[in-house]
Amino acid sequence: MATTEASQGQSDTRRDQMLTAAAELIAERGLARTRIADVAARVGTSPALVVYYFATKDGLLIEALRHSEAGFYRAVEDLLQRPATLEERLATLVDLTISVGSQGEVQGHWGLWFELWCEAFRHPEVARDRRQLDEQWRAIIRRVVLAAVEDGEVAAVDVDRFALTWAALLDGLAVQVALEDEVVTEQVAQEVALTFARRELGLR
Amino acid sequence: MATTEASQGQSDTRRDQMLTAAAELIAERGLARTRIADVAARVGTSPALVVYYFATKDGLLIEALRHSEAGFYRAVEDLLQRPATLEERLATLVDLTISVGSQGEVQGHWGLWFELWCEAFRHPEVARDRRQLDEQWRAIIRRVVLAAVEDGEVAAVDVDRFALTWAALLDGLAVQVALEDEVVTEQVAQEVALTFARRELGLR
DNA sequence: GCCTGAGTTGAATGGCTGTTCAGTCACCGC
DNA sequence: GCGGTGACTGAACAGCCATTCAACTCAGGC
Repeated sequence: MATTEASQGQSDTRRDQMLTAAAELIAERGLARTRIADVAARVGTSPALVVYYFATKDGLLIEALRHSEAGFYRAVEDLLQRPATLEERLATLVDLTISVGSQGEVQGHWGLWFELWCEAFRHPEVARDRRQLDEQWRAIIRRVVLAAVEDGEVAAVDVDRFALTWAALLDGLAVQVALEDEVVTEQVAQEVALTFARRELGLR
Repeated sequence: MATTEASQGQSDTRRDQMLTAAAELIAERGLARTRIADVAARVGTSPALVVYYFATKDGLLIEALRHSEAGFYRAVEDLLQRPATLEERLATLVDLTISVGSQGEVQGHWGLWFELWCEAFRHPEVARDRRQLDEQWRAIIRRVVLAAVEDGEVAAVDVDRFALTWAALLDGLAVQVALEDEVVTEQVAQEVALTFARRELGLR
């Protein structure tokens, strides 16, 4: 039954399936309420096989978080390959961060971030991962701005500082949107984030 | 033994003790790893008594989150009673949000917020609580700025928008600081937050 | 044709922990 | 003094789940 699907090279697929399933489940129910049996059920196997691949439950869950976030950034990098104006790129970044709909891969992306922050607050190794992910995000912002500066699209600015500040602002806004704040709706957040960026970069 | 302490009116004290203990434990180990037995041990009683006061574990933990955050805001309001310049008040707000040391009541305050966000993401009633807390925070910011406007300390500004934006920025920065980002240190975050506020309010 | 090793499973095992219960204790109004 | 009530407890109970284990299947190499 299970073996019929695609014959060979299955083991890598299995791991990935499990990681993806785990990430989905974490986003849906939270880390604490995600059981090995759930993951197994979602990929259509037995709990024992999950343990066979990831010796321990914690191992699986942590790796699932990593896997999912890393995938997110890969998607972002891809999106930024295509030619676009600074303004368009900024809008894309805002959208990816804040919009509930347009998030790649896993639904309920922000549920994962919240869980990641919780874990990172207590586990140094997770914290290290998170720092690296965030640095990656700021690097993306820097690259976008720098490209525009080199093209003469905008005047030179303190790119590091802009990236740091804007990333923080985006995080804060996204939290509100993800938690369905009544004042900070998706549109408001988008507008605030873009206005800030435009002013800071001297656009318009 | 237990009854010798202060004779009457104990039951309310008990509840508070338990809520405080629970909040501490959540901050230390996280919601998921906080057991009824731990809370009982910390206040020096039996698990059964904890259940006696809070019928269910979830009830206790959620209430503990509420209790602790509400206490935080009470402390903030108190601090703002004393006379001070706008600049000083802003610095106080930044400090309360970002500084690891100066947080009232419970240590590891941000651990609580992360857990609260996680819960709020899935449980609508917790989400409602959180929205209310955040609105309270923005109201504080608005009040501080409005007072300064009325005193002629600064020119009129869009207070609502400032509060919303600055609150988001503070959240984002605080997350980084709480998770010990290498770039966004406590000093950097403070400086970024204050610079933004000064510029936005036309100070200096 | 056999053997090895990886993939897979169903069925235990065993620990942890929320919750229940039956009962103790001490105070208080009468 | 007595009955009752509310605070409190220790000892079960019961369910849940991660993890283990012994076994089975099946390629692929030799």
